[in-house]
Amino acid sequence: MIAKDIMTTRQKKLKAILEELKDDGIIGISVDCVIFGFDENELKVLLIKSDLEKYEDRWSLLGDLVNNQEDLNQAAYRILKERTGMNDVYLEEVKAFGEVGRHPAARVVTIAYCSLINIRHHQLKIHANELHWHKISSITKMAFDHKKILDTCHEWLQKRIQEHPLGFSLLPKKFSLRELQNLYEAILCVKLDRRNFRKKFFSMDVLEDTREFEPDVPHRPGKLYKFNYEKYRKKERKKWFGIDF
Amino acid sequence: MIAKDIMTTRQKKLKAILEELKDDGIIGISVDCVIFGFDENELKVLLIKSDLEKYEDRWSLLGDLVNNQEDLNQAAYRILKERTGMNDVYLEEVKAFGEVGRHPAARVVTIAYCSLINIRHHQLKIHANELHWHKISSITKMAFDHKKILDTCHEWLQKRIQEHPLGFSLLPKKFSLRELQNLYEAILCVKLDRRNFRKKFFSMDVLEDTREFEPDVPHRPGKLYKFNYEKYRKKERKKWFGIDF
DNA sequence: GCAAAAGTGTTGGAAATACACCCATGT
DNA sequence: ACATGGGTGTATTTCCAACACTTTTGC
Repeated sequence: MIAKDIMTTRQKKLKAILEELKDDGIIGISVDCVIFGFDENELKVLLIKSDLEKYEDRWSLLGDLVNNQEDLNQAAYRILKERTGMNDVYLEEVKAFGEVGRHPAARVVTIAYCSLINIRHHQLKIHANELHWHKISSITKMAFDHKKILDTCHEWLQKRIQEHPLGFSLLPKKFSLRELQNLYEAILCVKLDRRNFRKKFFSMDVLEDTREFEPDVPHRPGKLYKFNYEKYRKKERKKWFGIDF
Repeated sequence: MIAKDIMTTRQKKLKAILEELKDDGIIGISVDCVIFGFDENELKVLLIKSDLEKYEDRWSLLGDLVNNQEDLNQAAYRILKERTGMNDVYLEEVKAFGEVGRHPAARVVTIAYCSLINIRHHQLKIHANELHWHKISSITKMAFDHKKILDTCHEWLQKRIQEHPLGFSLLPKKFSLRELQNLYEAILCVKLDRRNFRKKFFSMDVLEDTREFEPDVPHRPGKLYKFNYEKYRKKERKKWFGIDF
């Protein structure tokens, strides 16, 4: 399998670079992508088996060293593209992780990025390293400090999704309100009142009725909506949220 | 002046390191501290003159390359200690800045930290590079991408101060409600209703009456309060803020 | 006694919450 | 006809915003 050979070459190269960094006492810089997806009413994350022997039985985030001639964002998009084949995704920096001992092979500071993609709209390009989706709820140990990074990104997402319309990136273009609510409930780990949830989104006025209905459901089909970005963009955002802690 | 000589040695060393990084095509990693203070009812930030000739007439944040054997946080605390002599300050990571061209001498990724200190409680230790406080409102151009970093940190602070009790780090231990309100107004660039502001903080139940009063004011003195961290810690925080965007 | 800021309550409106019934569809 | 989830309205409460007068102190 070609993909496998590519990865092996990569691995070797990576190992050589890390050794060089260590010998020279230089700090390496990498980007790790926490790629969230939503499927079967669960929040999921894309993971691979770690390259390092030390962590051979652990899962790891998708990361790579940053090239000298690419921005951090570009590195994040590159990693995402290489692994998922996707371009048009939501991606944002979350936090740097730079503890001295976080990488066993060398000193590596990593910038964690959070990305949201629609699982249905993409095909995993490379299945090397057993790339696949994992339920957030069932992940315990991971390689490096990746569990900490994942938890940080999940908390970031919980907060972020309430203040910005990111969630739609995880859904198909057309979705029912039930799907939207399931998404929020899964990410926030709470139960919400259906009527109040609907009221809230309708009053925010960012959804567009497609006049279509859910197909193939064994019950009354729900209306499908689209997120209307223009409406959202035009809204005057209230600047002052109110002190509360 | 000794301080000046120290800095000159430092500068030479820094320059040599940066050249080496550039020659080897290696990415350097630095920490830049945005150190906020509050004085004369204005939000201020601590700046120095840039080391680089290119930016000799511009102001710059306080930064340094990260040592191989120190965490990012440690680097930030070190910089802060070196410049202000302070240890017990609020300090938090805000964001990484890693565009390819952001540093003219080499590729350097920087992690921006935001720090809040009480101007009155510290003496600037080293006055090299014309270290001193600048009003936020009167800063226009800065060295590197430091204006962008400063703006990002200011926005971060505006948001953060409404959700967490950071603001007290900028005030003396004992403060009047007027001072507290001035602080919020200065940071948020808004005018607030005095009665509602008081009601809000009293209802949050995080202030402790010291039974002391402002001294030396040419009008009725206000009560002095302390921030009660224990009360704050014990409060049950509401997890669910409500979707709103 | 006057200037200056401290301190204090009420009210109306908006938003959040809690809650229960009928409806449309597939089987 | 029934099982399943879709869709809707109202009453209650809580929170926020707007607003003005009296009090205390220094001069």
